[in-house]
Amino acid sequence: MNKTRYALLGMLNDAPRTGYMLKQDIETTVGHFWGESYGQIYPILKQLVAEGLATVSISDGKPLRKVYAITDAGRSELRRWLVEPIASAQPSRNELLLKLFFGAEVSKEALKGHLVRQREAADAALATFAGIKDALQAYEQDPNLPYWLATLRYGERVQEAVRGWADETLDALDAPPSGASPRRYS
Amino acid sequence: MNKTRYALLGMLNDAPRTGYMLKQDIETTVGHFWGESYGQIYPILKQLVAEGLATVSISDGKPLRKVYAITDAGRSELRRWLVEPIASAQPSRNELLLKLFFGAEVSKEALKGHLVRQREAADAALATFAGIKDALQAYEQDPNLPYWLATLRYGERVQEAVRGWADETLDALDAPPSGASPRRYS
DNA sequence: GCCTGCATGTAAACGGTTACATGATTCG
DNA sequence: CGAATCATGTAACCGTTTACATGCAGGC
Repeated sequence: MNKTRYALLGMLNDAPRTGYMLKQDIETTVGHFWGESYGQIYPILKQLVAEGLATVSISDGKPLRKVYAITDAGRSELRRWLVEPIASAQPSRNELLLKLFFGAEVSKEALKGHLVRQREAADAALATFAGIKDALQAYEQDPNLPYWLATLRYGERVQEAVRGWADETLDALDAPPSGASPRRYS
Repeated sequence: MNKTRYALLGMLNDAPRTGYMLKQDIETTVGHFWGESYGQIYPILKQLVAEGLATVSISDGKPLRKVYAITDAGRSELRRWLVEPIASAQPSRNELLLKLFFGAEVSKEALKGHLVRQREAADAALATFAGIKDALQAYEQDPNLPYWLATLRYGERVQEAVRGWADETLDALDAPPSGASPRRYS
């Protein structure tokens, strides 16, 4: 039921890593849709070893590094989870939408600020994705590439939708309040 | 910092309600991007009263109902929060994308199953939104309507993006693996 | 010598869900 | 009469983040 373990197993399935490296790699690869903190990583690595899903080997150098590797049992547990249907996620909370929903209580200028910042965030995300896409060309032969690209395209699609929505909503906030436009006497 | 309080204040700002009603109303209005459980609602309502942001009045009927109403202090606290910039959200976890990212480890059929279910969920959400949009026509004069519609359009845009992505990704999974298609000897 | 980055870990606090307990009312 | 719904609340549990503590290595 705990999903952190599968994120770690998935990463270890690609290559053995230390806890520290797992954190970095998670950030740079699945960072736009998944996050883990050390407070989770280290205890769960210990668990995985206890359950026989991973092994540790302490590097005999001075810097003290514990390199974790996936076992066959770990790989089959990973596969089991990968195939298992996804429990319909309860809606994650969206603070922007909540503020907008209650928007009648505050000035339109304040709401526009939220929307502009959201659009900027979407643009920044899209720029990041473009950079990643370029970097991924180096992996042309990697069998993982199609899957990595699919997650990237998800991000692109959603961020484009958000940006379009923000633009549209900014326009709507400027448009005449409702119904007939206030007719000027002529 | 706790956002549940603002969800409750926002709802109470519309009209006084019981804890039970708050739960129902949150589900039916902001349910697609916000959720609250009784375990949060009741204790926090108590807090709000202690802080002077809301008042309770116990209905003198037999069924024991506690009706909460927002105070002026509560309203100004709500406004303060509504205007405050949104802390850049850390990416919420997306289990589907994580499974897809590690997709090379399992069969394409399994992955297609995930995508088909996701597309179905998107379609179902879009159908719900269409229903809500119809129902909202009754609120034509309500000053809240433009904001409610804006949150609805967000849902539509994002779900459409997700559906489009799922279709595209299903196609990609069927397409020849990578590079040149395996040339048949002729 | 100091700062940054590599590296490991823990404890406390937090926010939230789930399950449980209770009881009245209403409708079939 | 029994089931569903209205209604209030608490306790346990869970996953996660944050802050803290430690120490080595390498470059400025």
